[in-house]
Amino acid sequence: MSDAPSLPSPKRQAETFGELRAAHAREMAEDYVELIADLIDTEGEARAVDLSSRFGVTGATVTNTLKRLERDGFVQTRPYRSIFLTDEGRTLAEACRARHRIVADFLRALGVPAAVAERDAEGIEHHVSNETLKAFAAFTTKG
Amino acid sequence: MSDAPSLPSPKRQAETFGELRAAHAREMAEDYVELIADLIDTEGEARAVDLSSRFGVTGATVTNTLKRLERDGFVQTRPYRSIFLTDEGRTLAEACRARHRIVADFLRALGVPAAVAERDAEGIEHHVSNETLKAFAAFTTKG
DNA sequence: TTATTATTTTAGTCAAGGCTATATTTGTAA
DNA sequence: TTACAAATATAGCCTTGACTAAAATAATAA
Repeated sequence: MSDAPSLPSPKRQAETFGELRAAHAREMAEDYVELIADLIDTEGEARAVDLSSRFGVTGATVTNTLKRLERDGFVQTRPYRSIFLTDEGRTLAEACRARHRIVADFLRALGVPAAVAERDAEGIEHHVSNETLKAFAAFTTKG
Repeated sequence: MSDAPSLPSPKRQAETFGELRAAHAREMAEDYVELIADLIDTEGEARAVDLSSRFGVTGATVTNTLKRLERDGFVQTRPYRSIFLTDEGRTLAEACRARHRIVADFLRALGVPAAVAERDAEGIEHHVSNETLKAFAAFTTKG
């Protein structure tokens, strides 16, 4: 037990944690555009009230977040109207959905119950490199 | 292409995102106690300057974070002295290390290069349910 | 058309987690 | 022992992402 695991170099470790912080900073945008795209496809439009109920936050929080997403070029909003994705937002949403599907399918293929797979995928998808994503996809198809 | 994926219920989705926010709130504590435990084991003690260089943040940020961790009962500090884990902190660190090892070993077993596995594990470990963790461990051992 | 209800926005608050600049303290070398 | 360098702490600032309460707008029912 606990015999001195040799640590990565400070530099490499700092890069890892820096990338981790960057991933966190992207998460909100990714979750929002993904859900907005889903709502547009299933409901015909994305309303703030639906984002609010599905994220489990207040309407005020949604308004604030959308303001940041609009500032960053992912969505287009008009007061009291429904929400639209910009081209950039749509592109990001598609990439996120593809990644989400790969992660969730992989977890199910591994034997994780579907409901749990969906839940875990929501957290894992933002932290999976392209290499790992490729390994996930390969496992799912080739069994 | 984009034929209306049926969404989870708002209630279930809100639970998922709520749990995700809770996981984020735990991450900082988990990363800190894990690294503090590693430093104590490899260097004999954990100094703020090492946390600073390995997390890639300033000393001031480390001081602030340690204040929160002390408030929450994970570490014990004294001005200008090195950092100690409480029993609670040590317990959390052990659990995190075990989980980290399972995730990283699993990714390598899947064929992900070791360096990438380590990096991805750092992000993924905070978002893996017990069910998924069990599936990871089973795959690694049974191949 | 008007009144009511639902939705969205605004205003103001708070904690987390980052920063810089500036003390302060500790440890070490002269 | 004293001066200097390294480490730590403090003070003050910023953004993000959450909240409540209240105002404004839109949609609907009477």
